[in-house]
Amino acid sequence: MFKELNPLLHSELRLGVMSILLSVEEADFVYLKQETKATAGNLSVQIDKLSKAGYIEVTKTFKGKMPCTLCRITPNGVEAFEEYVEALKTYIYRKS
Amino acid sequence: MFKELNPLLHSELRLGVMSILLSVEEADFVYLKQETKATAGNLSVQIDKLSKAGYIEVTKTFKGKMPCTLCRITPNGVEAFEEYVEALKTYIYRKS
DNA sequence: ATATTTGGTTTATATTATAAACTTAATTAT
DNA sequence: ATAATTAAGTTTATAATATAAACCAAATAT
Repeated sequence: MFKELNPLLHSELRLGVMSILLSVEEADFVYLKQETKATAGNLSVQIDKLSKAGYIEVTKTFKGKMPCTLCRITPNGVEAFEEYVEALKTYIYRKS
Repeated sequence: MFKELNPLLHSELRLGVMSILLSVEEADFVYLKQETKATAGNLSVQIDKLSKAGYIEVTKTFKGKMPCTLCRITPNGVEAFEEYVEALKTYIYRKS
C-alpha cells in the first residue's frame, strides 16, 4: 500500500540538502545555507544527522584562512534518496 | 528554487489520509485506520488537524448502531495537495 | 585596539507526532 | 441478567523533531 517515508529524509531542510548534493557533487556550508535559506544552527544540526546516517560525507577544510565545511552525498545517500522518492510516489500517484 | 512544503501535508499519516481521500471520494475512520495502519489516537488527532485546516470535511453518523466518522476531501484540500506535489517536485526533479 | 563579520557549533525552546489511557456504547459469553 | 470484550473514537501525556537563539574562535575592517 503506502511505503514508509524514511524520516531522516522526510524533513524539508534535510531533503533540500540532499537534493542539492545529488545535483552538485560537492557543496560547502555557505552554499547550502544560501540555497536552502536555513539558519546556520539548523543547517549544522541537519548536516550532522545526515552525516551520522552515512548519507553524506563531511570534510572540514579551509578556504584561504576561513574554515570551510564540504559536503558530498554517499552511495548510501543516493540509494536512500531514491527509495524515498519511490515511497513518495505511493502517496502521490495512487491508483485507487 | 525550492518551494515550501506545506507542513500540514508534509506528515506521513496526514499525507496518507489525503492520498486516500483523493482517490475515494469518501472514507470512514475504520477504513482510514486500516489503510494507513495508524493507531486510532494518532488518526483521530491528524483527522482533526486536516479538518481544522479545511482540507477535509468530517461528518459523524452511525452505521447501524455504531458511530461512524466519515471523511471527504474539500476543494481546498485538493488544491493544497496539488500544490504540495508541485513543491515536492522542486526537491525531487531538480535541474542543477 | 576594538568592533564587526564570517563560519560555524551547542544548547534551549517550541512544535509535532505518537501512543497510552480513557470514554461510551454495543456485542458476546456465562 | 450481568460480566467481560470489542468497537469506535477522544483526550492527554510523552517522546521525538525542528528551529532559533546564544555562543565561540578566527579573520577582517575601522
